[in-house]
Amino acid sequence: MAAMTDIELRHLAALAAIAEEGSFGRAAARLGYTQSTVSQQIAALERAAGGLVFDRPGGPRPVRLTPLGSVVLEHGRELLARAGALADAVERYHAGEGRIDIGTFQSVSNVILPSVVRRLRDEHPGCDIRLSEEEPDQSRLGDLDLLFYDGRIEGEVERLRLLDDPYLLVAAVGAFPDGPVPLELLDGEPLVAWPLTCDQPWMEQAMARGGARPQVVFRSAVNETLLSMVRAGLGSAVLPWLAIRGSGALSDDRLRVHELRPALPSREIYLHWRAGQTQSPLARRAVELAVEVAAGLRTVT
Amino acid sequence: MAAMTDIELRHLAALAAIAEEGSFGRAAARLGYTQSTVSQQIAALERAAGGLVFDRPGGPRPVRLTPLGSVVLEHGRELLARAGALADAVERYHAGEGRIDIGTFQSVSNVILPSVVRRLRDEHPGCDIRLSEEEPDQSRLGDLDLLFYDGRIEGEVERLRLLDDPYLLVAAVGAFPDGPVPLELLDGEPLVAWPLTCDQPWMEQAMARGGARPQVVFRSAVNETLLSMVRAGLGSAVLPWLAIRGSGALSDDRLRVHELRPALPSREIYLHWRAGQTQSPLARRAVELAVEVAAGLRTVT
DNA sequence: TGCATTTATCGTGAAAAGCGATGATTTTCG
DNA sequence: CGAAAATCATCGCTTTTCACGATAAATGCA
Repeated sequence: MAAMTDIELRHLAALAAIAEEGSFGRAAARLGYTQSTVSQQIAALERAAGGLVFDRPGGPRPVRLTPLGSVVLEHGRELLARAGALADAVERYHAGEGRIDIGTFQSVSNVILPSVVRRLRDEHPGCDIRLSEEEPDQSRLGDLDLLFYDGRIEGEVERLRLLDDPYLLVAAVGAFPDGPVPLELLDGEPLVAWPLTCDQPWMEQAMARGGARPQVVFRSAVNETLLSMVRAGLGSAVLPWLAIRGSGALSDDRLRVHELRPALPSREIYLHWRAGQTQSPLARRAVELAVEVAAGLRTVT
Repeated sequence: MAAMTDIELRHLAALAAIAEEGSFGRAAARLGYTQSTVSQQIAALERAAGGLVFDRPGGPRPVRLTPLGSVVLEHGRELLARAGALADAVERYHAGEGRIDIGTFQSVSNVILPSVVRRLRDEHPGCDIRLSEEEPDQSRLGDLDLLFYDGRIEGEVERLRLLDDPYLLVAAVGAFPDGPVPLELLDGEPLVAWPLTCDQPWMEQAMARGGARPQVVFRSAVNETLLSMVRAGLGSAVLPWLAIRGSGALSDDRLRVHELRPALPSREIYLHWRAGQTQSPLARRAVELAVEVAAGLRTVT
């Protein structure tokens, strides 16, 4: 008797075709084999199954499944259906369907990803896009296919610099004269800011190096909360342009956005993926779209 | 790209083993192949799938599934499970499990089949026995594996004579003197009898040929009903011994069972199956058991 | 830079697949 | 009852595939 791995799908296909056609010869024609080949395929199947799967009455009468043949065919149809599903799934995969896991963070979620996701779903209606804002400071890809991060992930990764995201000052209207604001004007001023994650410590050090040691009076990761505080006069905010754009501050009459002189070093937005990891067509397309969307944003700046 | 029938279960097994072991070589050892063989199996799978299924980092690092490999493996595990189920089912089939469809009729259902079913279920707890008393006059096997019938089915069938079932007279106690009853004594007597199906017309003709033309005052297929009428004095009944035994008439003080002189030709109980149809082990065993049970009944007579 | 570990590749022999032709068996029809 | 038709099995043959062993190539580690 045979182990399960000795079963050949081709033989099961022959079994099913013969059962439907009632004849080895007609089944062979349907499958593109000769009659003798199909006969040998069934012989092999019967060797594996340990008994006859068809009663052959001889002459023009149709062959009939034996009880053993019915058992084999019942499961065989399942197998063939699964094999067909596999082939379909592979085909869909190459057509760009399938699943993609993307790690992201707030600014990218708000400004870049909506366009990427929309275009990806337009191109591939069946695709399964999963986003995750978890553990943005873990500097780990985990099982993600792609990871947006405002900095460089260490480890065996490849990365692509999508965008240089300059830091700008958001202040209540009238707090500063319109136009660029000298950096040193912020020294000692009250500031609301992000918690000390991601690029934030680096930015604050850069301010200090530029002679501006503002007083951070409130920290929150929620941009809307920070801007409410700015509007309320608690202080100003130094935020990346992407975050400002994503929070709707640009169209708020009570707020003004100023460039800083000299400009702080921009926050850099990178797209990471595991080095040496073959990307799915869907992931490759997502990278392309992210680059396009980021380029589009750059020209708007 | 390959059609679904070009997928080889062996390749999927290799895929799964490698995914679990993290290494071609260890998977090969587990599967009983050499490393080079497994390498070629995966190469063939990748040819069929149209892309790499593993990223091979080289050196001592484990290989990792590509997105395509994940798609293939996900379905591949299903396929392997189904293939295993097929192998199990075939094994169970040979061990005598599985399904059996048996056609029967009242007397056999009452007297022979209970013992056969009980012993079959004792020997094969997982077996699926289906009985059917439908269309007893259709003289067709349909999809039945075995058919009990009190007569010979015509067509392409094989048959086995299980039992000669003699006709006996059942009368109210005192209606006839104890012991054999001369057949001609029944001429003109009131009789309750079965409808004119199965062997019944044949039996009544035999009575007529023996000089007994009784008056049939009631027909019913239900033995209990007939015997109630006998007890009520409506008339006597000429029934096969098997039916009498199955109806409990032998232990009823108000009834007497008499032989007839000369005896009517016995009803013959046959077990039929389709000619040339390979029988399942379960069906073969059922035939053996039916023969044994019938032989046991014969000695009791 | 070597060494160990891993996969890929090459050559070889054995096995299997598939084909065409032929044979055996059964039904059908005159 | 015999010839014809239809069907599956079998044989010989060629091509392809499978599995192996040995070796090459690539990578990480000390």
